[in-house]
Order: sequence, then C-alpha cells, then structure tokens
Amino acid sequence: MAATVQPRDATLAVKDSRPASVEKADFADAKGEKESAPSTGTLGKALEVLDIVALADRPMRFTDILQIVDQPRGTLHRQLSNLIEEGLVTVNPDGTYDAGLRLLKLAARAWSKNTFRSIAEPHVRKLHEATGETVHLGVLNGLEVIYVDKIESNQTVRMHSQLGNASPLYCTGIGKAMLALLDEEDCANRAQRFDYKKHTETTLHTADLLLNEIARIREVGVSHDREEHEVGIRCVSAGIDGGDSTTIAGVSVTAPAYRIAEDTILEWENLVRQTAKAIEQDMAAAMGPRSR
Amino acid sequence: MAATVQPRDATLAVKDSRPASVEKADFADAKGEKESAPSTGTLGKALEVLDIVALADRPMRFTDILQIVDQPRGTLHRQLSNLIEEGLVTVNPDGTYDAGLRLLKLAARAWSKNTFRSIAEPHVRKLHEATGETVHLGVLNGLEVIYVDKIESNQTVRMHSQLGNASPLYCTGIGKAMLALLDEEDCANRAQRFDYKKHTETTLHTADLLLNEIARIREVGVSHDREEHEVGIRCVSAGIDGGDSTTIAGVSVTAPAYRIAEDTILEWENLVRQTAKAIEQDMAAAMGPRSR
DNA sequence: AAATTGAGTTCCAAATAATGGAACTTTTTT
DNA sequence: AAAAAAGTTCCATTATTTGGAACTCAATTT
Repeated sequence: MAATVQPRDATLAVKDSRPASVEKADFADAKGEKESAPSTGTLGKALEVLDIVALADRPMRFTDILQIVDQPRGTLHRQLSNLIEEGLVTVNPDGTYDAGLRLLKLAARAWSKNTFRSIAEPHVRKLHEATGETVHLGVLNGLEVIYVDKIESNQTVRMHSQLGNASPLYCTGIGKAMLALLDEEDCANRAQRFDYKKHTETTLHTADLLLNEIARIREVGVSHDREEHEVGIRCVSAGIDGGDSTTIAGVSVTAPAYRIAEDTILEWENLVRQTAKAIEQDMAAAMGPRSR
Repeated sequence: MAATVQPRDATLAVKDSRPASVEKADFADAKGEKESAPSTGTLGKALEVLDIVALADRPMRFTDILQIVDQPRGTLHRQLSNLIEEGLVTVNPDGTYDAGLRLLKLAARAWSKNTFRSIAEPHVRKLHEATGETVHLGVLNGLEVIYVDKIESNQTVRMHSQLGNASPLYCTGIGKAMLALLDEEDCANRAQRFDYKKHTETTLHTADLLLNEIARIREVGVSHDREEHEVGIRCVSAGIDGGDSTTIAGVSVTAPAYRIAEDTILEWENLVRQTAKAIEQDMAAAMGPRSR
C-alpha cells in the first residue's frame, strides 16, 4: 500500500493524509466524512479525544466522551489528563470539557504566518471592493473547505466569527471549484467518500450529480452555489491552484439570492476568475525564487 | 510535590499546568518563560515539536528543528511524520514546515464555543463604544495573556489579525491586572519565572519592580501600561475573576500616548472597572445555575 | 567526473509509555 | 439510607516510542 509518489524535494512523504478522527453513532458532525478512519499512534488517539471535545456542539462530560470513543474508562481518563496538562483542553467547574487556549495561540500563529493567505489577501480585498459583497477564501483540507479569510459585506458582523470554519466540499461553491481542479481519479475518489446530506432542495446529494456538475465546472472554470448549502444564499467561485501541489484553494463572492441579478452573475464570474488567476500568478512568483 | 487543592467537583486534577514547551539557545520566543519545562509523555513531546514549527518566526527546515529539540534524527523524523499525518503540520515544497490547517479548525470552534468570551463580548463592545478606542479581552494562560477578543478603534485594520496572540504578563496592562487577582504566593511565584526583557524604558524588568506595582494595583483595582511594552502605547486595564477558579481574565482600553489626556485616564479607569465588574456578574449568573 | 559532505530516511533491538481490567472513592439518584 | 452512576487510581501486561547506526540521494567540492 501507500504507493505515494516520492517528491524529489527533501520532504517527508505522508502515506495518506486523511484528517483522521473517529465519531460514532449519531455524533456525525459537519465533518462531511462518511466513515471513521482509525487513528494510529498515541498522538492520533489523543487527537481523537481532542476532536470530540473541541468539535462537539454541546458541552461534553466524561461519560459523553466515553460513549463516543471506544476505550476503557481508565485510558480515556489519562488521555484527558494529558490533554489538560498540555493546555489543549480545559475543564469547566461543572465537569464538562472544552478546547484549551493553547489551540488559539497555535492557530493564530499558523494563520498569520500562512504564506498563501497573505499572498491572496490583497486580491481578496480587491474582489470585495469590486463587488461590495462577502468574499471568502478557502483551502482544501481532506473532504472539507477551511475558510482562511473572509471579508463581510456588512462590517457590523464580526469578521473573525467564521475564520477557520469548515464546510463539506460537495455543497459549497469553493468546494466544487476545488474539486474541479483535482485530477479525475482523486476527484472521483473524494466524491465517493462524502457523507451526503440534502441541506436544501438543490443540494447535489449523490456522487453522480456532483461529478456531472464538476465536469461542467471544469469547462467553464467557475462554479456556482445555487442555494445548495443554505436556502437564499448563492455564490460564484473559482478554484486556485497554489502551484506547490499542496495548496488547492478557492475564492468566492456570496450574496442573498434575491439581491443578485442575472447580469451580475456574469460580472462576478469574470471577477472571480480574474482574482483566482491573479493569486495563482503571485503564488508562482513567490514560489519561483527557490525557498528562502 | 504538586500540592494542588483537590477540587470538590468531579473534575480532573491537573498536577501542574505550565504550558510546557522547550526552546533552546537563542530560540527564545515571545513565550515569556525563563526555563524550559520537560514535556512528559508522547503527547508532550509531539507538542514540543509542534510549538517549534508553529511559533517560529522563520520557516523551519528539518535540521533547524533538530537543533532546537534535543532528539535523535530518527525520532524527530517520525514525530514530524505523525504530526503531518494528523494534519497539525504541513510541509512546504521547499522542505520547510508550517502549522497545519487542522489547528485553525480546532481553534475556531474553541473560540466560538468559549462561554467566557461570549458572555464578555457585549460588555467589551460597550466599552469600545464608550471610549472609541481599541479594547482588548485577554485570558490568563501560564505566564502569558492570550487575547480572545479585540475591537479596533480603526476598523480598517483587520480584526482577527491579533486574535489568539499572546504577550508576557509582566509588561501588559491586562497581564498585571490579572496578576493582581492571584493570591500572593501564586503571583510571586510567577513573577520569579518570567524571562524579563526591557521592551522599553519603562518596562518593569525585575520581579521586585513588578511586585511593587502589583501591590499598588491591588489597592486601586486598575492597572496601567505606561508604554511598558511598546513605545507610544498606553493602556488602562482591569482584572476579571471568572468565578470558576479557572478563568482569570482582563479588559483593557488602549491608545497612543499622545492622544490621551490626564482626565481621560480617570474616566477610563472607571469604565474599565465597571466593565470588569459587569462581566464578573454575568459570569457568576451564568455559573450559578449548576451546569447544563 | 569522482569523491565528499550534508540532509533526510529507514530499520530494529532496547527502553519507555500506554493499555485495560478491576478495585476504589465520590457523587447523584431512588 | 441504600443503590446506582460517575469519576479516579493502580499495576502487570502489551504496544509504542526511542535512539543509534546504516542507508539513500542530492548538492558541493576537489
């Protein structure tokens, strides 16, 4: 197994980069993934627990967690102890667990240092100014888009509120645009692995529907979200090939459906396409000068 | 050792909650910590590596990391592999390592679910509206403040840019206000552990100077940053006792020194004190109704 | 062009840490 | 007050991590 192509750069070859995390029963999150992948190693198991604590929608008590991870009480207890000691998890006085502050600190640095995001930022901003609507920048991560930047149309809404949020690929504009950038095999593979949910009437809820649409997107170079994720919300989006074979991303313009006229859509398609191209070029330029 | 008071709630007792991370030689970060604490367990060691990768100021190659962690090549290699497989770290095509997107996702959830932050938010906003200046909300974490909310005076600056950022306690308004909230012993203890740096002329750069100031802050209930961290920046701040013996926090109003008149300071002292009190009350109210 | 160095990767016996079952303590429920 | 549930501790067994050395590959140097 693991017939990964060895990169010629001096670089760690990763066997299989699924985000790895296990949820059981009805604890199906907005992960978009169909089946659990077994977490390997001590780290994996610890992160499995961390995921449960951090991504749960309700506050989790010891027993809640115990029911999700298939582990003996003693083991889980020690794992939580370790996570707490490391500052990745905190305990509330009522005995529930929460994600710890160390995560915030790590993520803040990760975000501010991220070269792709910083290169893309001016273009994202320009797109926002040109359209006056909400603009998203998202990056491919397994079966999800993770939003790494966002400019709201209405500045009164808190900006950072959505940063780092993740959505499934199959029902978002950016997600579909990114899928269209992958090679057929990879794309089809992921299409099989989604845990499809019919969020709205128009959601593409089967692999076939999705792959058809992807084929169309490949031709046009632009994708649409026609209220497929949320009723009343449309978006136009284009994929970005980061050039380093690691970064696949996308930009989008989003707005309430009623506010968008047909010719606006066409205009956005062009703007979004141009923005994506511009980011690709800047990335290439930044990559060219070997390393640093 | 570790004579921690056992909480009577059904709750994990943590022996000693230092953020645990090791930096060597000149790799002294903005961690504020004097000495390295040995990371225990597999998780701790993995996080040590993650810290190095995520918190470094320059892009780190394998060998760079190797020189900081005191480990054999083989071991570090496997640790990095694990981190990558888990999505906590990514490799750039030039062989440097970066913090992975999974951190962003985890942190986003951690942030949005954080009850303290959400309870404090309206008060923070109100304080911003009353003063028209930048307002920070920070939480105590080891020897640092971690900023969990921020409202800029100038909206053109990106809001989220500083979220999750950490600063040493001894040279920030919020930091000193929080220290003043701790019991003498704890406070003195931390004062010894800082890795004092004279950021500016006015920085309190010894434990004695700091403890004197803290004593004064205890009496007044408000702390000041008189350009102690950055030249030209002053702030007024008050500590918040979250009530659950876990959450110690603080709010502050910050502005360029030249813009602040003396009577403004007095006004801010009151506003900041009131805000802190209001947050404490809301927290108590939210805690009272046992759990759920 | 061959040799040397440096950087990263793989392997495996030895050392260490994680496991899981059961017993124990505390809290909550009946 | 008794019983059940929830959380914690302990320790022999088991599995993972460790660290040293050998190996591969690319980049320099001679």
